[in-house]
Amino acid sequence: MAQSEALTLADVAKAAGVSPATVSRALNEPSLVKAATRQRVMEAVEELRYRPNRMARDLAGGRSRSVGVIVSNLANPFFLDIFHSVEYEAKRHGYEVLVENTGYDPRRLAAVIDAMLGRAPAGIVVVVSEMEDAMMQELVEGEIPTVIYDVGSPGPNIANIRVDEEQGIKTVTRYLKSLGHKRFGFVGHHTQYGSLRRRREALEAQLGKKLTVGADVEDSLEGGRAGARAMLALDPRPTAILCGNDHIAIGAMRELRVRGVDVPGEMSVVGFDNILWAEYVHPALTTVNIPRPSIGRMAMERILTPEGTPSSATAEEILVQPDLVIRESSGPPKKK
Amino acid sequence: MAQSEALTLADVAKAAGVSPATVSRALNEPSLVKAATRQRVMEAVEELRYRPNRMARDLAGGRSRSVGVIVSNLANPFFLDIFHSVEYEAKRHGYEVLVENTGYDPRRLAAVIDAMLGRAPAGIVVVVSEMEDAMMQELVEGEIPTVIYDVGSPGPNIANIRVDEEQGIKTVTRYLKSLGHKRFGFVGHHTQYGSLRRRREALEAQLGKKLTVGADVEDSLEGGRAGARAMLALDPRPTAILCGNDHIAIGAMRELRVRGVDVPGEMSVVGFDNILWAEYVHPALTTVNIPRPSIGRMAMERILTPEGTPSSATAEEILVQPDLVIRESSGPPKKK
DNA sequence: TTGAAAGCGCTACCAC
DNA sequence: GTGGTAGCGCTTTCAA
Repeated sequence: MAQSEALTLADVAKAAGVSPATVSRALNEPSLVKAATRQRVMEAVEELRYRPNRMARDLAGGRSRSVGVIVSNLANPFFLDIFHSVEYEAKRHGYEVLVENTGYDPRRLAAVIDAMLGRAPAGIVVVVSEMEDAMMQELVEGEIPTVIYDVGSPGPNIANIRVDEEQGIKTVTRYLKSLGHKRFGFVGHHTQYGSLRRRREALEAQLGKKLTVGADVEDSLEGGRAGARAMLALDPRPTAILCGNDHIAIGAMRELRVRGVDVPGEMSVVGFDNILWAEYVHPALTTVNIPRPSIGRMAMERILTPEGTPSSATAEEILVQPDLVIRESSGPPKKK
Repeated sequence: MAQSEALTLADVAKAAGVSPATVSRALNEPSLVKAATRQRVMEAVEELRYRPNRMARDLAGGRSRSVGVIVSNLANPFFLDIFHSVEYEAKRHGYEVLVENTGYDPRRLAAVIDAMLGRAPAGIVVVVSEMEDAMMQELVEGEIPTVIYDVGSPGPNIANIRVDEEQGIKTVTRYLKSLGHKRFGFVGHHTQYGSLRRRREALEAQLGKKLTVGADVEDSLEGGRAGARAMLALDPRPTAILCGNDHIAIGAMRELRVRGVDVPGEMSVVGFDNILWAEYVHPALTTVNIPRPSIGRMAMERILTPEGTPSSATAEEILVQPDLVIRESSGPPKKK
């Protein structure tokens, strides 16, 4: 029964005995069409199994009912959560979501931004570390409502959601010190950029000379293992290591396990983000929670109400507060 | 510097002193344009920071340079790997990827298939469990090269990649029996559908009465915990539990840990898929490897060479062989 | 409430 | 090699 050529609005119109315009209205703005007519149109749509052509619809409408999400690394569940939270909100409002992954590659980010802009989405949510000025500029010129997470400063059509990293770090270090820790290590990825840079700097500010900044590793489980190896090679060894995120922390814990280093007995490990997996590994990971669901919600709100803004020149910054979640991977250092 | 209205081909054409057609060619088929002309066009493109409009391009071209990927649950790293492997291959060939998540909801799957078809992608890769006949039919009628994973039978424009679940299951059960296990439990999700159904059935065939089929849980870490609780409630308890996938197995192991049940001493746990995380949890998970990278590769191959098929009526089926990966979560049952 | 028709920005065919 | 131009399938004034 497969038809050789895809059906168009015109086919439906003919079948229903109305004009294409009416079919379009029946489909998009039913209130503009008399009930009886709408009925006939809908029947024809069913009968013919008509499926509107998105490309044409978006082009003619000038807009596209979708929002773009750009993240650095979907394999890190943190980014996946961001995607899901945006998706959830977007769907509620009848939008589709287009995701793109950059793999922390600035060139790929630039390409992806171009591609997104070329699709003219209703909005763009950018959660990456590798943002550079030129790209911000491009986003500004793109004139599409954009929400960026924790990078750079807001611009005309750009809102910034920022996590109070400093506060988060302060809470962890205070906690760790209260446990009696004196030597700290840090394992992060891309610590020159964005939020990881801020986490590192906040840590340095808190701990001063007591912090040994470890190797800059990949944002992967394997990266975490590499980071842990670097920490283990230190003399004296830190008694607590802070990881740039949970993804890395979980990798680090595996390495410690394999090397026979007891966590938290010989070494405490804390992460950042509070991804779901943090509760499921052993020992369960102590971490700093970042509320992803509200990030998605706020991002979509900001995208769907650009008119809500008194003046688009208002540079908006939304601050999110993280909170400490204590589990099993941290404890007092064991004297030996 | 932001321009109020987006630039069009015509603007570039004017700036470069050529026709729109030439600009289009310079951009898409450079070999058709004299080097000098191309040069001028490119300069104009740079100068004006022109970005082609995808919607228009796709519409005019009749095709869209993208492939759709539909999966059941991106939070399960198995599906994410599938996505990544398709994405990798797609990018290599200059295609973009559109992902959609169904959350195992058949209605959502139907909606997503419609949406995909409406975008007229170059191909569609469907990796879900909840496929139903009506949807297969829709896909067939969609007349877009489609590759489905482990569900239903191939059709005209539809290829099927099937994992030899039976073989995988046979290998695990043989291994477990050789260890001395006599009582087995099974924890799966959506075991009425697709590959999970086949895994369960293969298991039942292998083990007969020795298998206790546990509750059908969610495909989530929490689902795994629930499944483990169900197993623990059994009397006599199984000494080995087979999980429908690693995602669930990892959740199950957490529950066992919390309940103080030693793995593998008191209970062996094995998964299916061999997701990366399986190596990073403790104890590292014994599982059955499914080669995702080759699945993505084969899917894209099939999509990009529909002409390669002698007749599109050839129902194609590709069989993938899984293999056992023994790690730490399985061992001989401890006598007590 | 409905229809006619002018585009949306680009591609691709047909001339030159 | 390059330009002119007719659509791609839909939305959206403008009239009726």
